[in-house]
Amino acid sequence: MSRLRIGELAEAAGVRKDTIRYYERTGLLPAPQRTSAGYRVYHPADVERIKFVRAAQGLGYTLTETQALLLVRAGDALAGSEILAVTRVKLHEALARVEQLKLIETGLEQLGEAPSHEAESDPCPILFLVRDGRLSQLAADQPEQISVGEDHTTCTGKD
Amino acid sequence: MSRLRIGELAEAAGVRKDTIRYYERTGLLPAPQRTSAGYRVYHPADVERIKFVRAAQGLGYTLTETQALLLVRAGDALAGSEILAVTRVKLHEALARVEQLKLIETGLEQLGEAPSHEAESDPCPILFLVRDGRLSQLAADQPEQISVGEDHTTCTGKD
DNA sequence: CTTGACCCTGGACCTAGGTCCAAGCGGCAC
DNA sequence: GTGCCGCTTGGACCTAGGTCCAGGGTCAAG
Repeated sequence: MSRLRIGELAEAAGVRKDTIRYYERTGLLPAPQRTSAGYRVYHPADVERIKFVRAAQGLGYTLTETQALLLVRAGDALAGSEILAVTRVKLHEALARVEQLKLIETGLEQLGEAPSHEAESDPCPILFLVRDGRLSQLAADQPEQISVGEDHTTCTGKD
Repeated sequence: MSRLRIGELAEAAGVRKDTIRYYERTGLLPAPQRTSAGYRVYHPADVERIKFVRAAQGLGYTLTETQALLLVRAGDALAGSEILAVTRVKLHEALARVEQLKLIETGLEQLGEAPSHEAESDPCPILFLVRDGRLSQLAADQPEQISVGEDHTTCTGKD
């Protein structure tokens, strides 16, 4: 009943056909049945599966992590404990990001509100981002660490 | 005084030399002075500049956005109003992300806590992520929209 | 004057996550 | 049976953000 070809699935899920084949190649989508002519034939549930993948991607899960999430979704509690750890890390990162961005937003707002009569109080209103290490931990995404601090230098790179 | 060569700058800022040259190519770092032999010579303030860039990258700003942020840092209030808009968008995204991740965390925790005696109440404990559209908006990162909803299908893609 | 650590350039390569293309079937309407 | 659209494959290409390499110059020490 109402099996889909790749074009229909792509349309229904809001992705390109190429993306579906790519997901199949990378294991995010199981290899589907084929017609005698080799056409891929999908189940309507695959629409949801693709939407799930897209949503997970949007949350910052990698393809690999999304695969684990799909296992959980299929009822695999063991995959759950691993992806829970990943999720907690992502959550911490997201929370830290929110805090940093709020600081930046505030700094930029102040910069705009006091264009020329009061903003001069701080000669470099955004450098606070780096100056006392407030804009630091997020770089923990990167392999090599950064650990801002100690070396407080002046604002402009006037050469 | 205490001008740096690229290797020293790289060491001090915690990045590769190649990354510094890459940042120069892409305009994130101004072209430095050169010795007569063509060696790049940096100012100690460039250490902070690179750390700033890394931190901004860690917060999810693209290279282009980071350039704008650097302009703000250098005192350009005009760049500030543009980057403020970008920052607000990023903040909204980050807040939404936090909410979604919390939902997922909770779902995964429940999955782990009730391993075999009560968890079976919901045959597919993580599908809730997609089922009622809670795991949807974040996909707004992508160009083509997703708009999860309506078509509630069953859990496992049993083929 | 040689050795070794450092620097230069241009360009190839890498991971993620796709996206596009050409050549060649399949299938259905007219 | 001939259009035409949709499907197949392999492989090239794309953006971001780097990373590495080869071939060659620089500089200080021994």
